[in-house]
Amino acid sequence: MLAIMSPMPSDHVPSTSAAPGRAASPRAESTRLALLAAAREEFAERGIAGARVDRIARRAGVNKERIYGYFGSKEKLFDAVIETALDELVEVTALPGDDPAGWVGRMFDYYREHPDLARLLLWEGLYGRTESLPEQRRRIAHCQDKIDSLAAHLGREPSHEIGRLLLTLIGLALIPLAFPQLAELFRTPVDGPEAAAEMREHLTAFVRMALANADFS
Amino acid sequence: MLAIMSPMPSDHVPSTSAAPGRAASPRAESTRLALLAAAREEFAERGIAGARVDRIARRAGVNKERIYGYFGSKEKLFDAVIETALDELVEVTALPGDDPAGWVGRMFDYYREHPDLARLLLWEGLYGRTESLPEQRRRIAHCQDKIDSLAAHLGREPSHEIGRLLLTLIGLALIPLAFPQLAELFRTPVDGPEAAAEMREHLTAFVRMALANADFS
DNA sequence: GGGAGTCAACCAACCGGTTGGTGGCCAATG
DNA sequence: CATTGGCCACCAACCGGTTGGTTGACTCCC
Repeated sequence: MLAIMSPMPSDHVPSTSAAPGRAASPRAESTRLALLAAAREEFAERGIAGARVDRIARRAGVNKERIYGYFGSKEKLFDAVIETALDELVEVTALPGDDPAGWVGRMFDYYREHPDLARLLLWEGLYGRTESLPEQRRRIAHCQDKIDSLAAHLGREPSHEIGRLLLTLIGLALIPLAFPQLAELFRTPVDGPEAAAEMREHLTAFVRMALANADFS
Repeated sequence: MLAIMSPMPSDHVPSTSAAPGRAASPRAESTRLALLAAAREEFAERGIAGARVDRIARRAGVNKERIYGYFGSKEKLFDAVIETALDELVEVTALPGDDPAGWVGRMFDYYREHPDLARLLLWEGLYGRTESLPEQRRRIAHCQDKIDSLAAHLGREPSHEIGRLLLTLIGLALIPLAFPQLAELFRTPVDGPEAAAEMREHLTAFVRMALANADFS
């Protein structure tokens, strides 16, 4: 009747700052945040498989071991980064309100100024998570507000169709960042402020026209 | 800056089948193609950093050493895969012709049936190539035909604006594959045939409306 | 014979993860 | 107040396994 000799049943609690037990010391919290920021840069640049834990630690000016002390593993660190990124996404994605086209333009600007966010989204989409993140229900509920806002502006009830429309709108703002090769194929300049301004104008005009006589089932 | 001290100054010529020297034997060509196909699967699933050369060789039923004999390195093998993918892309992307909305729907279907292609595009976009691939000019010229076709349908001259529009249209068809997490956030089902049909209908309707009174500068 | 491919072994570098130990902070103790 | 002692963040060094890449001897078959 040998009990299983697992030395520690993996109670790696302190994955988030909301650790229930003892309040984290300010010093500890600051290094945890430095690690998170450095990991975000590294993961945004190289993805999970391409990221190197040593590099993350060096970037943060922190010992590599702290990563495992705070997060447990490279993948859990990635998940923590993704969670902060998703929170930032749903927070920064204001309500479409009465101007969906302008909203797409603003989202486009934001992604241009913060490519990290878009790249993290792309990496994570390719990575193919199996089970959903904690707090995902809260994020989904938060996004429901945006669906409601868009539906109200269009004078319709919230529905899957409105959700699809919102997905399309956000996707539009992300296209230039996600497919630079396609832009090259179609000789569409993407770098530089004036190229961005033209692309932004194109996207907003496109959305404005699509929603001009919005009658979709 | 992992400059590996390669003893050979990398004159690995036979990267493509169009090796100038001697004609490749049919047997050699078949294993080269098997390697290419296996590499495509592996790279589409895991990206460059996540792919393993041993796995590629095993998948192809070929010895690992052959990869270096034919392609020289993992990265060059990836480039070869990307080149075939880009060729497939520009070939399969028929002219928009007189029905851009239906064309987007067909592209959407194609990407659904061949997720490999879309995933390879995403990986490569994130990878961030510095210099462009060989034969890229030919591909760009080929895409110019599509721009011309779309311009003709709209009764306009080919321009950067038409190129941007084409980029937007192709991007639209790729959104559901590129951003599954956003779809989850907006509760937009993506899997299953009927969900795909609805998404397809949404996209085509969106494009139809956007192009209904197409007057963009 | 000779090109094509296989197989097994090998290598240096590297990667994620672990460990023993150090030093500073702080509360209890005298 | 000074001493003690434990706790905690931190670090340098280390570990076992893996990775991309190479080599050379052997087989197969046109």
